[in-house]
Amino acid sequence: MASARKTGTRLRLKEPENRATFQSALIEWFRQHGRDLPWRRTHDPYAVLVSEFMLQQTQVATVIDYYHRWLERFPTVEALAAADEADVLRMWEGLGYYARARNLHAAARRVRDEYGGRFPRELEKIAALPGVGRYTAGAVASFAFDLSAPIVEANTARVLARLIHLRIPIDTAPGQRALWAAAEELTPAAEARLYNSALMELGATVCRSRAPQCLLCPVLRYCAAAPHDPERLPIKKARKATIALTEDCAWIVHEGRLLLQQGVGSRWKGLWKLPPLADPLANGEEPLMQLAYPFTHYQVTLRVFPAPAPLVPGANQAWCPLEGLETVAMAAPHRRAVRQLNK
DNA sequence: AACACGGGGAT
DNA sequence: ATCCCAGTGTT
Repeated sequence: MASARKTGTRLRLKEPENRATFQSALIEWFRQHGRDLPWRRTHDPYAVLVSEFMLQQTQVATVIDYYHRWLERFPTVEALAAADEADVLRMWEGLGYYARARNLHAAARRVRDEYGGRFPRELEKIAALPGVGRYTAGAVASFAFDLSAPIVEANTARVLARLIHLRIPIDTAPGQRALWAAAEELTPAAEARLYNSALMELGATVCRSRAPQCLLCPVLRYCAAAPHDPERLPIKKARKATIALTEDCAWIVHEGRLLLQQGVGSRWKGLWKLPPLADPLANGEEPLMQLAYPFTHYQVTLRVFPAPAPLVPGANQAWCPLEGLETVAMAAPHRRAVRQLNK
């Protein structure tokens, strides 16, 4: 093994015997260098599911505190299934992508109602849970049950794209097909839990997006990108241009209560926010405050204007006592505005 | 295939 | 500013 590195021999992952040594080298490296993350201390499928939902498009450092608080509040799948959606959203507040919270809640109820509270151990049944796609299904199957299931997410996509020197964009159907095919070929029949953890960990700490640490890589001699410029991979489609827009909302306090409106569409559904102001007060009033927040490819300026109290709250609106504002789930930019104005 | 969906971290 | 992040569901 060491001689291969010294002599610079490139090993082709097309050969099954090389795949076996690749897997072993990766796992051995992980045993020595893998981080101690909270969700790696358990095989409880519910805890794994919680972590995987939270980690969708969300960085590890952001998730850790939420993960601990969540399991303290909803320690079991039964506890979550029995919870109210308002409490679920309140615990998720600030994490974003709130459909994840509603889907996790629905998944818990599905496990309770369809499987008698016993988590399904088949990949197909896991994948059928709401909010569980191909990645999350493979992650739960391998991390909780050590089933041999491939995974492709940000870290492993980058690692695989470099390993096979994939020169097409990974965020296209052909690119995804190639990555999943590679993941399937390389996932071992045994020890998939360790292997999948190791592949992700390699992408997170060594085979990084910027400044990959190829000199520290345990599988460098299998990497087809190594003779080229690994940092140029993976290729992605061009991004959309950022669009600036303005949102105006109302600050209406009456008898110690603030008027709030609940999101009903797809965005911030179930969360509370300041009521939107369609007409930015044609009288040319000054905003009480404004703040900026990014949203996908938009840069939004949120302006808050004082407004008179309505005789009755509109649809999906309610008065919230000023001292009770922290108990309701609120969209993050509105939370910022409310905290500042309530001081 | 394109889009919607949040929010924060890192450079 | 810009890119990125343990993605999924809808159109």
